[in-house]
Amino acid sequence: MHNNAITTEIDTPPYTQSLNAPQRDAVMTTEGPVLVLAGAGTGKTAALTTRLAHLIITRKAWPSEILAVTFTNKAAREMKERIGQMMGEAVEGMPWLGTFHSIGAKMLRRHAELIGLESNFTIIDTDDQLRLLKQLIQAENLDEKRYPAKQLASLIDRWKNKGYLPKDIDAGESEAYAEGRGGEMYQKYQERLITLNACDFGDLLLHSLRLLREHDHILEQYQNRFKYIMVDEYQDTNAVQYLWLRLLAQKRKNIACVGDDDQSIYSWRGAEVANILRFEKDFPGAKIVKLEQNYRSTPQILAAASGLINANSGRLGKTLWTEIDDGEKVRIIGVWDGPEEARRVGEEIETLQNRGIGLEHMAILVRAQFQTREFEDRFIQIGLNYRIIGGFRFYERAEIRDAIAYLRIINQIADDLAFERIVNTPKRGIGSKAIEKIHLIARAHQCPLVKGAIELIGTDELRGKANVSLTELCKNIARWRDLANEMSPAELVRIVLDESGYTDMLQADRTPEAAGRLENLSELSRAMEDYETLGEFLEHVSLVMDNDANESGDKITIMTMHGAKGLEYNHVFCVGWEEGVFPSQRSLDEGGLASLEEERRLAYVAITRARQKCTILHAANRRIYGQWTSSIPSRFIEELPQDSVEAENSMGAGQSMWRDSWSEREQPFAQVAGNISRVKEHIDNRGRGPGWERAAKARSWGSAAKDYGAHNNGAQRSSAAANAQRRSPSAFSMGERGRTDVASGMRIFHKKFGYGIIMQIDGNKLEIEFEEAGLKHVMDSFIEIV
DNA sequence: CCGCACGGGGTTTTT
DNA sequence: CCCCGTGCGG
Repeated sequence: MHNNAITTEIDTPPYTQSLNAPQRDAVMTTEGPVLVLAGAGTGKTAALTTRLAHLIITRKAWPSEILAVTFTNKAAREMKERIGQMMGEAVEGMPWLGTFHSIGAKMLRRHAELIGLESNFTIIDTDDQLRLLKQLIQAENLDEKRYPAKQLASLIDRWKNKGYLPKDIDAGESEAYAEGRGGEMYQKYQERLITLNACDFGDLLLHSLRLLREHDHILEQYQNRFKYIMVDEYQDTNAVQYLWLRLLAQKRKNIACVGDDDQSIYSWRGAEVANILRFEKDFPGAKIVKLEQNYRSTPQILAAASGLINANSGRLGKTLWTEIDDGEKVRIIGVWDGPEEARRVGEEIETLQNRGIGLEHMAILVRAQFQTREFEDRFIQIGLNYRIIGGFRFYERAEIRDAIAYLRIINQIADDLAFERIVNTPKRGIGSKAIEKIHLIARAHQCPLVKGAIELIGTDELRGKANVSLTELCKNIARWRDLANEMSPAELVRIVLDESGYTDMLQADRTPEAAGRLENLSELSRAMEDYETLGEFLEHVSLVMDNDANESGDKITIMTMHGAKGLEYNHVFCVGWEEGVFPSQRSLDEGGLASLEEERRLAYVAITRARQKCTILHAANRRIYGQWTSSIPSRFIEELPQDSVEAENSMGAGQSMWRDSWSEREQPFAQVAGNISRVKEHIDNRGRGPGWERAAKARSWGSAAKDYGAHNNGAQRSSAAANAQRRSPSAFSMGERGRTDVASGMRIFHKKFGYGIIMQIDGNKLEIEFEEAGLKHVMDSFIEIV
């Protein structure tokens, strides 16, 4: 065994039976600082949850005396579930198991007054943050073009992640925005948030850190309460989180951090790998436990990943091993261009399907979201069910945010951002001029906008319709606030949406999206039934905005490598491994060696997602922002150890726009000869591949566009088993030819947009004048001739 | 207040 | 190339 640490005491409690020696060691070492270095697929969560259970079972601590922090709600939820399973229903929930942010918020609500907030403060999201900053920038007469709000926002986030208060911003830091006015703007922003009784996400951590730093009795209280501290994904902690943990752990020093320096892929959002690298210095005498036995992947996959990550410097160093003794080599496939890549992956998937492997066991990992399109297009054509993870989430949709804004203003009258959002939605004839007047009055009286609006109504500043409708809105808000005490949040939202005219607005809306919006709103109301109070619900939306619609089913998952962290699939396709795409050009340009190493860790994460087979693709040509660009295979491909990979078809690298900057590199792959044979193969394959067969079988609509209802554009765009009809499967550089049974002038039906007339045909894309929806571009596979 | 024309920008993402 | 936000005109 790789670890001989033997635990003597009660030796092996039954619940540790299924663990290996180092895992058990991580569980049984309860006292003092512990760093668990858990490689990919080494049973980290099992160790972590067993450790928690162990603490409780042995009565070392009550559930309420353990602080357990994660980064995502998903991780927190999983941990809760697994502990529940292990311990049965006997143990009450763990109040201090949650994300950094939710725990920060919880602490902050208890002591809000010490920060200058009320305990019902609003948590604003990035959207509100941006709007607020825009206002401040305008108020300062700064040119928003030269000094974009986005830039300021990311600067402020960065400062907050580092634990800097406005007073800590020196001239050098401040220089980063508007000729040295960065610090001043940060200060103003913070002041504004306080008057709004609001926090942004960064504040949840920064303010809680302040609580501990500036109030000894509070620090002491929590230090005493938390007998044991556990942290998941420690490599992802930023400076504030680190400082916060260190303060809390200082007294008892019973802190167990679990992480993997090789999977640190979030430095760009403030995570500091340094935190994990210097754990032993921070906590002298810390015990280090390495989990190295991998239960997920074949030796070939592990060898490839390990070989790759070896190229990084400054690692803590782990060597993954496995007892699995067979498996296939990692396959590397070179293709001509992006469309061919998608076509090729589609064929591979179908081959797997023919072997009886379900789509839910496969995933395509991309570096950037834009790469998903090519696959989406292709899979629609061949009628392959897919699911794209990423993009908009339920709570980010406009109608949901509007509804929530109404609820926010009811919950918290000073929530000016919410008021601004809804004051003229639905349209009430309250335009920018009226809103400006409200602002003026509110500023003069130092009061919330709602109060300013009430003032304004009383004057003759606002005439006619605007006055009437603003009066009505203000009265309504006051009434809704009363109603909130009498009824459940779910009932309240229905009443508010009806009485505000929001429902009417959507019902009057003839665009095809409107129906879906209404549907989403009723789903919101349904979701609210789980909450007793409005405050409770709002806390949920602001902190737990994750994609819980874990809609499974037989679909292949397309997602970013970042999004794949923590997941595993039998078959993984890593696509777009080309210099400039992966590693991304921007990383290479901006971050130097450090960010190249982060990209490499990302590659490591991607490969280690695979259980049985990992396939890596790279294309010789790719269209980026409309420009055809030739590309050379990613350096990461070369870095893979030769004997764990098989390069099935080496494509020529072609001319590269990046060649100059990497001139010291030898061109790694074979040349044009490969291309030519590839081209021939393409032509030979036309109209035959498995893709075509499948498409032909998928003729019937059946389940086809059923996903194109309410949740369209949602977090998980669903594919339709589209009718691909007589189509060539070859995407070879010419674009699609489209189906041949359509012509302009034909009347058609589309599941989402209804009836329409074909105006123009461009390959497989049709321009259609819909009777209800107006002019739209749609894929021909989605229409039915009537 | 809506519709269009123009220009800019276009990794990764959680909370 | 394509999506967006802004700014102007009807």
